[in-house]
Amino acid sequence: MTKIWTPRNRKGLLGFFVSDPDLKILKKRAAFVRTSFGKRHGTKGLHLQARHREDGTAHIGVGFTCSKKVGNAVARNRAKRRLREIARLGLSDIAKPGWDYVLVGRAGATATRPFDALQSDLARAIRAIHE
RNA sequence: GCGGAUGGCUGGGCGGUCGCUUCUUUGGGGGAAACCCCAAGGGGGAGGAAAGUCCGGACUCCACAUGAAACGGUGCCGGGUAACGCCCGGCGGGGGCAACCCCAGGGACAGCGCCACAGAGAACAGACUACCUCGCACUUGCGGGGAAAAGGUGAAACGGUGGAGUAAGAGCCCACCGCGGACGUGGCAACACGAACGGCACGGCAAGCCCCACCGGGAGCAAUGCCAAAUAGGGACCUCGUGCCGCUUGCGGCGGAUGACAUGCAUCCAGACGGUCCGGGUUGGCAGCUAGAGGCCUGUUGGUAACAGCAGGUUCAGAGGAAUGAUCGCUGCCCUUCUUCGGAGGGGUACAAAAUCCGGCUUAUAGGCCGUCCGCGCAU
Repeated sequence: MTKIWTPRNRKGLLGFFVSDPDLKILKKRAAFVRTSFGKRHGTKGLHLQARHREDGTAHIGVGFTCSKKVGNAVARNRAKRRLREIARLGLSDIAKPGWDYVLVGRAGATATRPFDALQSDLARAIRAIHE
């Protein structure tokens, strides 16, 4: 098991989850690659990849990816920050313990889609994966 | 007012709610300590290009006596600068009525090479048509000689105009212009102006090679230094009990060679599941890491200016799968639709995000603002 959580980032190097210590950020490339082999579901505003770690730990892992297809650095940053925000606001209520989730940005849509629609995209994708 | 030239600035604003990062204060907790964690309060938190990564430096490590060669770069002159291929001023050439703009702008008597097509001929000239003349034929032609002005080709054809001269002609000669140019004057210089004399010759390309002058050691913050953890396992050196075997359970024994042999002793060799030291990569952490040739403003001194000195004020982010935000409301600007002229609705609001740090260059950019100058028109 790759160590993805050090004492230093308990508060969250990517920036949140003070109130929820069971939510952890994926930082290693290997964790992203492993998750990409799991279940996938696409929506208008984002792609979701998810995988049960099966390592006995109960925390929820979450990562964010925006490839160059999304646009230049400004567009990628904006898409990633909106994904991070919807995860911060709603992920821990609907995700299952022991799973890793990777949210993938889509060109155009992730940055321009109305915020509430993006939030329901995430909820629908998680529901679809756990059916 | 219209058209144009040029220099500079700006890169939406206000307010809720919820967050991130960094510094700091206070309180609490953990630890031997370094320090770490939690909470609350306060402060800071993307750009003019942060971009392209094209130049120049700082810094770090490696290499290193010096020079030369090689390779790469720069290329009118002078100045500025830490430095530059940047900036400022000047010179030369070209464009524009002008403001102003553009130029890889050293050397072609050091040498080699190239000059397509067209054209007779493209480099110490040559003679297609045409010109003059002589001989033969005698009908346009053929052959010899003279000459290089005229035609045509080309980016470029070995000076131009006029006269004199001639069989026809020619710098063969003359005047003016052009060209080369001793020397003189001005200028730090590039260069400019004048010019004895020469006598028409010394074509272009150096962005083909080359020559000359000057500059340059290499790699880069994933540089580099330190710490911790776990581990496959490599190298060097050391050795006699704390190891192994046996049993009588506290005793005995335990590699080889040489010194003739045995024992003791000495020297040498070997030697681990032992000891000490060194090195390798992996993962994580800390440092480097942001205050410096610093930016901006004001005054002042020197300078045409770039810039430099002095004095005062002000201001400066430091992430690391990478913070600097998400969302909602009001509003500015532009376009547009409707209108009861009060307003209401719709759309748009660029380019592009620090990654060790500075100085430049180049490229992208919605909209807006300010200054200076030139030409034309009108008024006075």
